[in-house]
Amino acid sequence: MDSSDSRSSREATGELLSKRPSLIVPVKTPAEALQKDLDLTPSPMTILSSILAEQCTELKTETFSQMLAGALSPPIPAPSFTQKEAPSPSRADDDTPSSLPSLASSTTPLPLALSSLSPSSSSPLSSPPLISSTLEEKPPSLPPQAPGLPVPPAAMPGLKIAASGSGRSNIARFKTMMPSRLPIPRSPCLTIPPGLSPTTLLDSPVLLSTGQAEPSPTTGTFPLPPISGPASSATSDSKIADEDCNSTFAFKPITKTSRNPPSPLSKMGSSQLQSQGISSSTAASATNVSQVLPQSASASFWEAHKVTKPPAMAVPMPAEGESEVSKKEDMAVQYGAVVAQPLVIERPSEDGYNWRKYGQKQVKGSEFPRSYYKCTHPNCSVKKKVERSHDGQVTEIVYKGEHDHPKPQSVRRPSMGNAHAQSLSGREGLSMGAQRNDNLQRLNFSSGTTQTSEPSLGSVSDVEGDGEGSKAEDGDDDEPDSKRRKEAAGDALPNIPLRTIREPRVVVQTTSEIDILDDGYRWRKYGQKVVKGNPHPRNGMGLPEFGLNYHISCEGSANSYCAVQA
DNA sequence: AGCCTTTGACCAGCG
DNA sequence: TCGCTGGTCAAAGGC
Ligand SMILES: [Zn+2]
Repeated sequence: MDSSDSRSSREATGELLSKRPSLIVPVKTPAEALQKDLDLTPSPMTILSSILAEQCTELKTETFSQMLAGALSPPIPAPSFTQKEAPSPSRADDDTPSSLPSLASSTTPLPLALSSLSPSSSSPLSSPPLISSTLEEKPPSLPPQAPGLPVPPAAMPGLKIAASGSGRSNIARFKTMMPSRLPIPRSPCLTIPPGLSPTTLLDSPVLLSTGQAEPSPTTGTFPLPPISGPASSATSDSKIADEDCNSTFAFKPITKTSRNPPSPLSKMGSSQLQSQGISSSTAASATNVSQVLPQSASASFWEAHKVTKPPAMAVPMPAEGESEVSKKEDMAVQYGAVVAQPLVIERPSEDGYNWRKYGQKQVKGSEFPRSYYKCTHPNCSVKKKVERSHDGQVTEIVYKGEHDHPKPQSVRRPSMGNAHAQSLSGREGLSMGAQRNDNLQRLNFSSGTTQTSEPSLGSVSDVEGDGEGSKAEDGDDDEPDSKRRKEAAGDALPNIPLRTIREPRVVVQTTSEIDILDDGYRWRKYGQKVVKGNPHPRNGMGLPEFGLNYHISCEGSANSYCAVQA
């Protein structure tokens, strides 16, 4: 329902793209405009802000986001908004164990500016969501620097640290105050036609379009660098992370079809990164995005890295905001999570892993529905909760567990993904894909005919794809796949057929119950549907013990004919 | 044909 | 015990 809504809205946005207005800006490269007052990697937002600031001298102090917000929101007399109203770090300390270093609420202009815009996941302006990572089965007590544990803020110089409590408070504020209601004066320099979202506006040719923009935490196309290996804990040093990110990320015009080969960093996923206790904050820091570092509140079975939407606007926090905040923390505790550290990243779920949504629910106290995802990797029980606004922007992500596998090497759905992703899967991902693909190859002994049909790319996609290719392009990291498929289908290139050696399929006939097959294994039914031309419904099952690499198709006839595919 | 999302139902924990 | 809530399951349909 929500997805359809967001989908429709997205589609509507797409329609608007053709008639998006263009901004008249001085002939000046963003870099030029930026060099003037920025020494950090600018975001399109920042660039535009700087550009507009020059044109609108009277609003020089106003960020573009504020302009946008003003343009979108009705004139509000005597706005009292000030960023100084942001909660003080000391207050946040109250919400966190005293033994932990307090996280300073971020005052980075960009996140604040971003938060003033209407949420849009596909927008480069979208605010970083809240991410939490809850790692399972962690020893009750781990050294602060142990892998997977938050890094003490002290170890990350240059990083803006915000108290988790503060962050939450801001989150609550964000959630309780829609941008349109923010007391931001309407900017005389920029007006947005009704029905046109800032996202669309910023996607105009004047700016770096999302397609042209270099993948970045800001654009949300920047894959978060994971840290591989326990030794990666050393990278918890923000210096290293910053350097890496800085060297990796830069706003550069790129063609939509061109895709930079994933750098070592870009191949790393935020989730993995988070599991290392470093979190995507490293990436965020590189892009001048506010961030909150993980802090281990206490010895816990769980470890949570929570990236939350940055303090949207420094507006007085509604009374209910507090309760909501505390509730969220309670939730984190319930998850066994060490309460999180709001990280400001654009697309936290762009972690390179494949997820299967297994539930969605409207959580009380949360303005947006919460989706439940499970890692599709065999035997991997990592889950995540994603709260997404109605227009698709991720507002909170909570990771639970730790991946026991590297990031997938191929995209999940090459057939639906872009051609580049497919070509990537054909090369990089082929090793992995072929592995699984071979498993999919089979001779149908029952029919005595060899299956000649090429393994569909979709089947290959069944392999845990790294999703780097498609994800880097996805406007919305956490968008439902259906949505992703639709979007990707547009620029998909012809499928490259994969030919692999076929292996015989083992066919087993059994009369036992589906759940208690006589093969000695336990099967989990994951679907049932009527196959065309067959009067009996076919059950799809996988072998959990083998990561569902073994599949069984049973047709519920009296004889319960089942075909086991290995 | 397989895997995905959707979504209502179910379950468990908690006050 | 009951109701509330969050989390999960699983049928159904879609891609
Ligand atoms: Zn996993």
